[in-house]
Parts: sequence; C-alpha cells; structure tokens
Amino acid sequence: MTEAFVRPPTAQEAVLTEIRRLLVTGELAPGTPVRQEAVAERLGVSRVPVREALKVLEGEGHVVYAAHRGYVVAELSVDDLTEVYRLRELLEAEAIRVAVPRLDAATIESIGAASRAVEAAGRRGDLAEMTAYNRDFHFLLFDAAGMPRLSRTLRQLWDATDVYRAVYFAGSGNRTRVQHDHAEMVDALRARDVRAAIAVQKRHRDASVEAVTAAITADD
Amino acid sequence: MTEAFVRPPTAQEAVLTEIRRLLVTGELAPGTPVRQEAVAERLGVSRVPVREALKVLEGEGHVVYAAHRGYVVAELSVDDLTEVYRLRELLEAEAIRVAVPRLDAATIESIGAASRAVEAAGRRGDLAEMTAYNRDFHFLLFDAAGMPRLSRTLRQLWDATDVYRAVYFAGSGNRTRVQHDHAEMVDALRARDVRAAIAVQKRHRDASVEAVTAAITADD
DNA sequence: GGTTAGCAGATTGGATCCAATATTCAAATG
DNA sequence: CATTTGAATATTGGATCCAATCTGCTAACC
Repeated sequence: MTEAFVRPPTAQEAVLTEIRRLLVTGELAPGTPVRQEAVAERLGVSRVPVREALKVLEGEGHVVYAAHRGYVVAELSVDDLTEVYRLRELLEAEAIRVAVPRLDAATIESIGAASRAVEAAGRRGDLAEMTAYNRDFHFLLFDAAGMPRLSRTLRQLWDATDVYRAVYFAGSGNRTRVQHDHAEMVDALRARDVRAAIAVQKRHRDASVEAVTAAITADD
Repeated sequence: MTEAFVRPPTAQEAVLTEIRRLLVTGELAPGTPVRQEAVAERLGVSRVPVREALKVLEGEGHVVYAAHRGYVVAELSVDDLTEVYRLRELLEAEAIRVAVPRLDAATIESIGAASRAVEAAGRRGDLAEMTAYNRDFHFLLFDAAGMPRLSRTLRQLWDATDVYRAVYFAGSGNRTRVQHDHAEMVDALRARDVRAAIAVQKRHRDASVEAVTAAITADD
C-alpha cells in the first residue's frame, strides 16, 4: 500500500493546520492581532473558512475574540502557566494510574519507538519533529488509559503551552535530560510500576515548567 | 442606574444561546442531525452565523462534525458519563482545596443566596431556573479558587452532561436531597473545613451520576 | 438475484458582495 | 491647550449565490 495522499477535505481544515503552524513557529506571536484578510490571502482562500478555523482556535484558547474587534493571539502569563501545569499534574497522574495496568507489550514498544524518534530528531536538530515525537511519546501512554475525554482535556492543556515548548528543546542540556527521563519512563512501564511512572512524569514536567517560565519572564 | 439593555452584539452569539437552549430543553435531542438551513430560518438569519456557532459547540463537544456531512447532536454513553464524573471528582477537589481558605464572608453569603434561589425555583417547579442557580451555587465556589483555566475546564465538563441535568431535578426526592446537600456545604464553607466540603461535593455528585445513568440507560 | 454504475435531490463548503461596527485623525469648540 | 465631535478608513459580521460532496434511488450488468 502506497503512502495515502491526503488532501484536506475542507479549506477550514487546511487553514486550521496552517494557523497552528504559524502559532508554534512564532510567526504569529502572542499579542498580535490576526487579520482575517491577510491569512485568507496568504492561503489563497476567502475569509469564510478562516473565520471558522479561528472559532475553533478560540475554543482551544489559542486566540481571544472580541466582537467587531477580531482575534488576537493569546498571551500566557506565568500564573496561567502554573495553572496549566498543576492541572496537568492532576490529570496525567490519573491517566498513568489507569493506563499502566492496561498496557500491552505492543504499546510499550510503540512508546519506546517514539522515544528513539525524539532522539533521532534531536541529533538532526529538528525542533519541530522533536516536539511532535515527544507528544507522541506521552500521549501513546495517556491514550492507553482508554479515557477519551481525559485525553482531550490533556491535549488542550498541552496545546496551551505549545508555543513555548520549542524553547525547552532548544537547550542541549534539556535534550539529554529528556532522553534520560524517557528511558526511565519506559523502564517503569515495563515493570508496570505506577508510582515510579508518576514520579518520572512529575520530574519531567517540573523541569519543563522551570525552563518555560524562564523563557516567558525573559522577554518582558 | 437603569437596567442595561443588552442586544447581542453579533448574530452568532444569539444563535449560540438559542441552540444551547434547544439542547438543554431537549428540542434538539442527542443523535439528531442539525440542519443549518432549518436553524437559520427559525432564527431569521443566514447560515453563516449558524455555522460559526456550531463550530463553537463542536469545540465544546455538544455536537460532532463530519466534513460535508454536517453536525449531529452528541450522544453521551454511560462510559462518557463515568469519565466526566471522574474528571470532575479530581478537578472539583482541587478547586475546593484552593478556594476554601481564600473565601471571604461576602462570597459565602452569595453562595448561600444561590442555594435559596435554587430552593425558591424548586418550589415554583421551574427546572430551567433550578439548574441555572444550581450552577451558580457550585461555580461561585469553584471560581473562588482564582484558577480561570480550572473553572473553564469544569464548565466544559458540566456542559457535557447539562442535557441530562434537568432529569435529576425533576424528581422531588432529589430536590430535597439537593437542598440538604447545599446546606451542608454552606456549613462546611463557614467552618472553612476543606475535607468536609470535598466530602459533601462527592456525595452530591455520586447521587447525581446515579440518577443520570438511570435516565440514560432507560431510553435505550 | 446481487452488485455496481450513474443520475437526481439534498446538504454542506466557499466566494463575493454589502452592512455594521470600530478606529484613527483632523478640525472645531470650550 | 485639552477635549470632543465628526468624517474617512479599516476591519469585521452577515447575506446571497455558486460549487463540491454526499445520499438515495433506479437501472444496467454479471
């Protein structure tokens, strides 16, 4: 079977992925207004699909909306960040508690593969791929809990800080730390050790919140 | 100062509140497709604001969307329900832990007032107002935690089961139980007793999940 | 007879045009 | 000189029209 060619079935979807890309790469920086006309022209579509895509992003909290004034890229305060990570702590612990006893060998293998993919991308210095595979690594585990709404909520929380995630991977010191944490996590999963897995995830997250906080407070 | 006259600044907003009303009253029942043209005609607007409102509702999980096939009112399985209540348990406990020590007398008074409003609406037999004031009662407390993202996530979870909430209030036995629980909660808040408040909330929620589960499984 | 091709009808997706609102800036007024 | 009023411009919100896609049915074919 050849690689399926996926044309987005709708323009809104194409617009959505493109705006997301602009957000994570920082081309649309927090605080800047989003001109519908500009986005539409750039992507060669009309303003209608742009507006629908922006409504989705509004729901996810990536942009804030005011009637007749339009959309602005959301800014994340340190308080917001602290809150996001606290909620992640509560919900990721739950996901791990439920998922670990249910894990099969194949899933653990997939998680290990994602870890190696993060490493490979890191050696190539490809930050975008690193963050993508890192996300795979964690959500393969979370999704294994079989709680779709929990997964969805966690994705929203991860999305909220995605803008700043690349910052974390930029430091090579952080990169080796990530590798180490991921390896520990896979060991804990193989041993079906819930407590250890939660502890690793917490350390992992704490290191990240520290780096991102530094990044946010830096450019004020 | 006279009562401010609030005209919805945009049609999408008006459409949004109207569709929400149709959802909670059950006029748009779970599983039924949402015809854009029908909604638009009913509200005297074009399909454009309807589509944008539906995108918001999609983000909130009230409708599910498939490209070129349109929107369908979301159905809630028992598994979904169990998950929603489990997540509420985790997050409401956090909200109460943070909020209770921060509560001032005025907020506690407002919560008490909301409780009396629920009771009054109950005596009138007005289910819609009961659910509204009940929501006020709980979110006055949750919001007091000063964690906007937590409040938002909790609102999403409450929204997801809103369709079935009226069922719970319909039974007069449940109504007196709610009054009793609310009174106990106010006592716990006055005493600044976090453990008691969390325990009351849990009992309150468990009773609700039982009633709603019964309602869901009934009509299958 | 069961399966598939193809043709209406219905419904959604997108583009264009017009209306409503907000913003900016200059001029008039105290 | 500060304030405010008003017009011009930019931007968003909504309506209408056309295109693309899906659905259900009929008929041809194996």
